[in-house]
Amino acid sequence: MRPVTEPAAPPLSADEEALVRTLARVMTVLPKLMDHDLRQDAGISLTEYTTLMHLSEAPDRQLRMNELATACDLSLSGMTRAVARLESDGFVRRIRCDTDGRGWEAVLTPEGLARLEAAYPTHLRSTRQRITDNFADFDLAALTRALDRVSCPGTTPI
Amino acid sequence: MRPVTEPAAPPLSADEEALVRTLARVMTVLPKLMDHDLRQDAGISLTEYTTLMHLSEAPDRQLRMNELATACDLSLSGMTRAVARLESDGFVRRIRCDTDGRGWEAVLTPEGLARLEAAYPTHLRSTRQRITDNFADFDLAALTRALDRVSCPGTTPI
DNA sequence: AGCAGTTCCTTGCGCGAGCAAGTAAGCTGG
DNA sequence: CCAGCTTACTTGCTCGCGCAAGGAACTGCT
Repeated sequence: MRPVTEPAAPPLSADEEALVRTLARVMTVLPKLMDHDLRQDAGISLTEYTTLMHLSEAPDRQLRMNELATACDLSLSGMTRAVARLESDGFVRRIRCDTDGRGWEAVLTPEGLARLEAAYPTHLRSTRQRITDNFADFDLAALTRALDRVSCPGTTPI
Repeated sequence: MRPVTEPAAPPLSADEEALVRTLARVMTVLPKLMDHDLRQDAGISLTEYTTLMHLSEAPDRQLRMNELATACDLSLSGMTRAVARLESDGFVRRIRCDTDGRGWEAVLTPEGLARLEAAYPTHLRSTRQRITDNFADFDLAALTRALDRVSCPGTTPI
């Protein structure tokens, strides 16, 4: 914004302004791009891919709904519906948690694992092309640390 | 994903993997955080703020629907509805384009400008806290260049 | 034991977005 | 000049998501 009245906080420098604009663009466009790549070439949405991925990495390939939602940065209700879709496709099964009768475990089925493996090359290619290739000459660890601060600065109000 | 069968493309190194995971998190969470900040403290959605911002910076504070949609990274139909909301709030007026009878110009009203100015400090604060503060020790120009490549590598299929 | 409070998940609802089809206006070649 | 194509935008439909409310199961206090 080109401020008409001067605000209280110090306004952004030109460099900062450019970064913020670009990052705003990235954060709106990148999810769409990745989702589009996956749907186009692997017939799966980004949310579903992410869900299957986290399940595949969990012990016994199963997770509580709770943990799954947190891992995928989805609300609990969003995860309920995502798992319902995956379950109707046979990629996930749901079993009651044996240590807590309120809880459910989402379990990756063999079909789900196969689906994930089928989509993996697409995701990898998309990831390389869209992300890592563009940061080849960066200190990746430092960048990752900074981005980590972005996504959860303690003041995460969601 | 922890690959079970080895894919064709070279898999990610540990550093790359970490970056990709973190960036995935950022790209899903950051829009929600910024939107939440604005709604909470300024009573406006991120989409609406962005729309008003771009209008405020345009010559005569007006833009064709087309250009506005592109600037805000929204589909044309999404922008139609966004402007409809803003119009019903009195923040935007729509006039026919005088050089092309098919076109519409979205015009920022004085109320809309006031609304934008009122929300600006919130947006600035959110921006500083969520973004620039976390990249204080970075070469912002280089980072911006890299992120620019992320959001539009020519192969933007949307 | 039993009741209050908490936790885990699901359901009802509304919103915001994209896609595809529709409409209206401009353009172009015969 | 008008028939057919193109362009600019809107509308109908559907989907995915978050929020708030609900229900079921666990826990703790008495």
